[in-house]
Amino acid sequence: MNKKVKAKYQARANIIKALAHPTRLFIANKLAEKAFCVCELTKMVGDDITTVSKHLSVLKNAGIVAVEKKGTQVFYHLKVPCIMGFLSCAEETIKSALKEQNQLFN
Amino acid sequence: MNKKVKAKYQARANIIKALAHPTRLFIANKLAEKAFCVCELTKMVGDDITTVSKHLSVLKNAGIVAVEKKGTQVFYHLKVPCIMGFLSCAEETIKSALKEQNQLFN
DNA sequence: TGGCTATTTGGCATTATAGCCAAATATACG
DNA sequence: CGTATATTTGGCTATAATGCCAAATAGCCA
Repeated sequence: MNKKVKAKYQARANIIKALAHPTRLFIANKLAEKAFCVCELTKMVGDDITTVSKHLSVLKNAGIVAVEKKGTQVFYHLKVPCIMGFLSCAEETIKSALKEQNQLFN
Repeated sequence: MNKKVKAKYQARANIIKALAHPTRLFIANKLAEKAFCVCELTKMVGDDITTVSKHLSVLKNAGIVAVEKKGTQVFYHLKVPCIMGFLSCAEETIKSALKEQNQLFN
């Protein structure tokens, strides 16, 4: 990999890395439905609000979500809808692995 | 997130995490074309062969690639083709971010 | 202003990941 | 069997990610 190619895959990996966490994947999935404020997402996730805020920051820096302020609240929404394809592909991968495991018993 | 939901997103995140590395993304991209042995991939990547082998191990454990031995060589191939959607989506995200930056100058 | 709620940031301990070297394993072939 | 090639594994250090607490910031309202 020369520098140019490496930079290309580094940039793409950074975006994927932003989604490579259960909480962030969950959040992205929720935001695909509609915008939510940090407090609502915090309730759904069940972690400390500072943890959720940092996860949102990771998604924002990756360009996956964007914010809109409303008073004291900050609403996040999904910016790139194709993100949800990640979930369905991950699911397909899991099913593929399970299918293979089942074949061992046939 | 209750335990069941958390486990679900954890499993999906594990698959995405396996792709969240420039070298592994590069390898997955190559394997989408055709199967390659470790030595060939090592040349293309340019890292130590043990490093490449471990990256392949990560992809294998995630169920993304599978192996076929031929003599002393081990050929890896992509098992789940939808993986390539990750790349195009990442690209779209990057373009979306660049587009936004350009608008700042208009 | 002062208090209130929502959110972000700094800092820190814990844990996970990356990449190299050395050594082990597997397979072919003389 | 002994050697050569291909690959994997163990181990180690350096670096990054995670998640909480405490503190700072931002915007509303009395």
